[in-house]
Amino acid sequence: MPDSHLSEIRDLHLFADMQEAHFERLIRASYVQNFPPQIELISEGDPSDFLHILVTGSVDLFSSWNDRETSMATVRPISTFILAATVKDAPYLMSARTMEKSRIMLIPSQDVREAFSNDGQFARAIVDELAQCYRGVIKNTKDLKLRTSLERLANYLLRQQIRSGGGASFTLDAEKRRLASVLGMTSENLSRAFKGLRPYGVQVKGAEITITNQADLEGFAKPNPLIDNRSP
Amino acid sequence: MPDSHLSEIRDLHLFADMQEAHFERLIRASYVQNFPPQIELISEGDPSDFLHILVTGSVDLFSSWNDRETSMATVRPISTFILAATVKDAPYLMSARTMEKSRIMLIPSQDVREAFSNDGQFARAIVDELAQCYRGVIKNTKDLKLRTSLERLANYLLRQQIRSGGGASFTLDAEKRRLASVLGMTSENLSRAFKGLRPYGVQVKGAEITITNQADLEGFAKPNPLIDNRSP
DNA sequence: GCGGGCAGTTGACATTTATCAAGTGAACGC
DNA sequence: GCGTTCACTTGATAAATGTCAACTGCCCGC
Repeated sequence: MPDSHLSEIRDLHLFADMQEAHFERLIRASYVQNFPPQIELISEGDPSDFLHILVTGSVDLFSSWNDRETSMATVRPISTFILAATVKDAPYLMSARTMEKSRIMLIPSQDVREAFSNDGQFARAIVDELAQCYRGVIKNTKDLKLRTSLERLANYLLRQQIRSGGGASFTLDAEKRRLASVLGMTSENLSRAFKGLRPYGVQVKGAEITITNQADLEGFAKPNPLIDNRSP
Repeated sequence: MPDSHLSEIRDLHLFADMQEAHFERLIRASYVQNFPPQIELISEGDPSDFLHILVTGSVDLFSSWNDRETSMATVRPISTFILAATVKDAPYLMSARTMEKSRIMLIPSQDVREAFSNDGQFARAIVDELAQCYRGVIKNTKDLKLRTSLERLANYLLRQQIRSGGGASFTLDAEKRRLASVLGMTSENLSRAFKGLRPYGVQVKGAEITITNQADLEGFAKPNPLIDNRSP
């Protein structure tokens, strides 16, 4: 499994403290594959045969019910996804599709479960990762239940601004219709929401956002670390 | 810490496989307390000093933002809550209040973290519990984003029916205004939603629900294991 | 350069949901 | 028993959000 990204994977929080022997064993059992854009990697309900690690590209996690579909999250390199299904040996709750050409490492779930039975450091790291994910979803639920779509968009923009370095101008990293789905609204509504934020100093030109009045926008958005701090 | 419920706590999935010595140490460091109804046990944003275990009674987990409040979940005996904050040593994302007189065991978070560094079985159990919780929240998010309030209520009733043994009649175990908040709507809307389900064979008399036409209700609700199976 | 094709936008309208205000009904205390 | 309280309900109305259809602008291939 020769791969220039191997050391970066090793450095992932999940594997960083794992014993070398265990890590090598996992890697040996795994394989890496390149996928074209718009390929459905996994479908919700399928058994979770592999832990996935996105090495390059991007992946959309989404769910469907009754002919409706919603984007649950975006995975960006380098990180794992569907860890919870893997450790519980339970069916996927979400489907995943590549958004662009993507390189993905697949580790058989069975091997992951074995490794974490034998390696306390690895188990500890999984706990950390799962707790992290859990708290992320809780924050998302609070966002959905406590805020209107306009407020969700405003706070999303502020988060994206920070992720992009904090400057007044930045670029949306998702198609607007995906963004709409992630934020729990229709694309039409997102268009209107962007216009609705104009009075608070938000300028939109394609995927380019410029915040001309930071204070106004923050005053409206009222960002809160217990909802909007998406990393810690 | 003499307590008649100790063996039940020991039997919790979380502690079942833990080494006796470690368990005893946790118990010795912990204490049990009785709380009256409507007491706020923890406030979101506070440091997570204790892992809580609800022994008897019931607890509401809720969150607030900008003068709005929403019920996130109900804790029922015997189970732990705010495990994720404890293992991450991060601030609580939700507040908790007793709904009735409740007996709660408090284990210092520091001791939990130590125990799970030293006890592989315990770490394994925490992974399981966190993965479980994570999947629960994901299901809840799907419910919120993919369904209308009427559909959420219909599926909630079907779940509650199963929890109550599967008979045509059963009792709601929460105040209707809490139920409304859990389902992400106002109480007024919940009242109307109950009326909206009458054509599908749902009769409501106070907290007593009777499903007179199971097939019709299920046809409308379209329950899905990937959203509605709240235990596995 | 022309002509799709497609993401995004806009407008008109329908539906869903929330808000406000008033009412009902059962539980409870004096 | 009577009045108070409180959860819940109901109705009128407003606000938020979704739907449908048409339109715009831009990329891209021929």
